Amino acid sequence: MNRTAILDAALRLADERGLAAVSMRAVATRVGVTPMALYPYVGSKGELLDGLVDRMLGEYLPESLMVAGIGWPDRLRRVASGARDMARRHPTAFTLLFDRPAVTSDAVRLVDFVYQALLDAGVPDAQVPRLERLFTTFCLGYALSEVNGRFSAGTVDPRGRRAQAAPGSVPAHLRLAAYLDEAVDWDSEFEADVEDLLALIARATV
Amino acid sequence: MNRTAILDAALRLADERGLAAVSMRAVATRVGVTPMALYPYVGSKGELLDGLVDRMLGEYLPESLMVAGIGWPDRLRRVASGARDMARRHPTAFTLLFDRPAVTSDAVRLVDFVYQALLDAGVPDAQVPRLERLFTTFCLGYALSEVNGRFSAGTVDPRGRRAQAAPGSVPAHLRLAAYLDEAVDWDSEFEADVEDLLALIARATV
DNA sequence: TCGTATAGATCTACAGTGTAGAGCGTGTCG
DNA sequence: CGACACGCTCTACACTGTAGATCTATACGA
Repeated sequence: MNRTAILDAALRLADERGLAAVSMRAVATRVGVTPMALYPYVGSKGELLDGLVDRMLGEYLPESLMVAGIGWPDRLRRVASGARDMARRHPTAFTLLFDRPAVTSDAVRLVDFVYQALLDAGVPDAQVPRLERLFTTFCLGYALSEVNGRFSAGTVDPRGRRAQAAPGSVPAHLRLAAYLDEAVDWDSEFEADVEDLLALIARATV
Repeated sequence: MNRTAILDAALRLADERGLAAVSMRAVATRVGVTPMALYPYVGSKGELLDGLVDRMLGEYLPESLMVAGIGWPDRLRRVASGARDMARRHPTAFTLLFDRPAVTSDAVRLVDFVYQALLDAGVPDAQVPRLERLFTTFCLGYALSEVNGRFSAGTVDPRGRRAQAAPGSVPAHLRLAAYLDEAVDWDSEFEADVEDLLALIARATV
């Protein structure tokens, strides 16, 4: 029994029963041990959750990085869809990525990968860190919104949502009603967003 | 004692002592009442937190919306900086915005405001919902990253962060070292990001 | 004026949380 | 053999959300 075994158990627990179900006691029983036995390995509940971030990053990082000889747009597309895959694999644990800064070496390597793509795109050095944050913030935010259902408010009952507001107070909703009632293909919406951002990056090239 | 008094107390509690300090007992003592007395008004802890989202939206919505006669870029700038102000006013409660979809009438009015700005910009109807989500997702994600410290990893100790990685595994970090060691002005970075997104929106006009 | 109904707040209790601190058993070295 | 150290367990404490029963004060009809 080691640290990664504990993190594995915790992450599987989160995936199966939700992040709220990740209690020290529950993780401990999974590992076959007493709650207090976890502490020398993970420090505290908070550090255990930090550990989950590392685990998740380490999990999808190789798939994104270990591809050589493709252009910077495809590399960034990979990073983007990787974030989304990660959110779907670990829907409830994914929130943790927004919580604390991930200072793991995996996290740094991932950032470096994006830096390199931006440099290859011809982005001036001074702009690279900003555009890295812009790009990854959007990807994480989109994925998080998706798994948390922030986007789906309209999908459930668009008409009800409009009706809730005072009549005439939401004119744009009325005008767009036809589009708002359609089901949204989140995959292709995300792709379109990423393409827009790639164009934005390409235009930052001087 | 009514529902909004309870939500007010809860929000102030979150601002002062953090979201984790918002327990039914703590809120109840603030209101001068017994924990169980809250339930008829807020339903449950979860619904109380949902209520905080509404309160926050209702708080900054007027400032953003009640301005007439300014062009769509300035209106979107207002929405953007409003999100960020909100994050600074309520640093820990802000996370809740990413959790559940806000289906309040305030939330819908805010979305409608952005829809209208995009329509005024000349964005084709079919693209408006997507670009609304793109824009607000980025704004929320940026503000959340900021208050949660996701960005600040490098600010604390950039050299340490680079050193943690195996030498040579983070070439782009080394090349950008000069810029990474500089303190970042988050205000102007956010402004630059928003300007980039406004340009992106302007280009979606056909 | 009295009795009763009703709504609101309270009290008690329960199962669950994170974790401090003491105690226990086993294996390794001198 | 004795002593130590390490890994684990056990117990305990203060805290969480909330179900269920109880109390209390106010309003209303007779």
